Amino acid sequence: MPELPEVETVVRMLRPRLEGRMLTGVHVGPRRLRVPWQRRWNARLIGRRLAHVQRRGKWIVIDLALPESGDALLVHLGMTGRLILAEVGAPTAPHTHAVFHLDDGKQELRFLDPRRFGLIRYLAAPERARLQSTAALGPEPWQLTTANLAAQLARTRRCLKAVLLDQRVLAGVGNIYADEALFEARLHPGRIARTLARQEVERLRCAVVRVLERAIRKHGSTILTFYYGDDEHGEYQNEFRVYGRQDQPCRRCRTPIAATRLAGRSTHYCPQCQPLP
DNA sequence: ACAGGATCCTGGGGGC
DNA sequence: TGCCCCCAGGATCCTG
Repeated sequence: MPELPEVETVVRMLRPRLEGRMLTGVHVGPRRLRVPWQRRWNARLIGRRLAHVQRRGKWIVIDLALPESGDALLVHLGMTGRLILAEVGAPTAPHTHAVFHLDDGKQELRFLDPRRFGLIRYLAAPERARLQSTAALGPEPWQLTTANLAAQLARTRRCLKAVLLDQRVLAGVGNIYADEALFEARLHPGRIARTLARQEVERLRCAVVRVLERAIRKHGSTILTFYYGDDEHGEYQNEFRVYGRQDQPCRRCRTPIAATRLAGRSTHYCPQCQPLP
């Protein structure tokens, strides 16, 4: 469930604590991960300084400093992944798959993921560069122009929900914020993308940005397992307009929120505020 | 070519 | 109370 706001929250927590630190050791557990850890990555990582902690869509990119450069440690939180700083010697929580020792000797970076939908891997410079470009992963929502979005919507018969979830269109939106953004834009999630008028495209683009910014200010949403820091959790789940609010009154018009399934995902909307033309 | 579906995984919740 | 089944979801691969 970590989407852009949750990942951004984690990155902002880690950045001041990790940047400038050196990796002094790597320990990866025996459980098989989605991308199996390769032993040769250890040599690529140990002795390297962490230059920048960044977010790209839902990906956490920890860039490595000289002597090589352009390579990185890449993390995706999947559904239940957590990247935390723990005191050295603190009890290891269940489902801890990787531990990175740091040169300050006080804290270590741990990757936990009960459901193992997440991913942690070393990323060589060419792949790191590709992740930065918009070739494989679409632009950050703030970089997306109305013209770009309009062009992408015009060339597909998919519904809006499916398009918003497509990371090649724009990076970082997942199931929760897709529903919330469509409510904000007053657009039905089942609307066929290519039928949008120009002003509706602009409304959608603004709504995505506005919802994400609001969620970042609230440190994301915590449902079951999202935490940043030790046990600090997001507060945006209290602001949901539609997600998870099936049969509850719309906060705008009191009409019961509807739930359906689109693009293989649970989808929530207000039938009154988000009508199909 | 494009769109939709299956797949991975496990804790938690609902139902009986 | 206890057990079982099903559900949640991002990215990727597969099928029609």
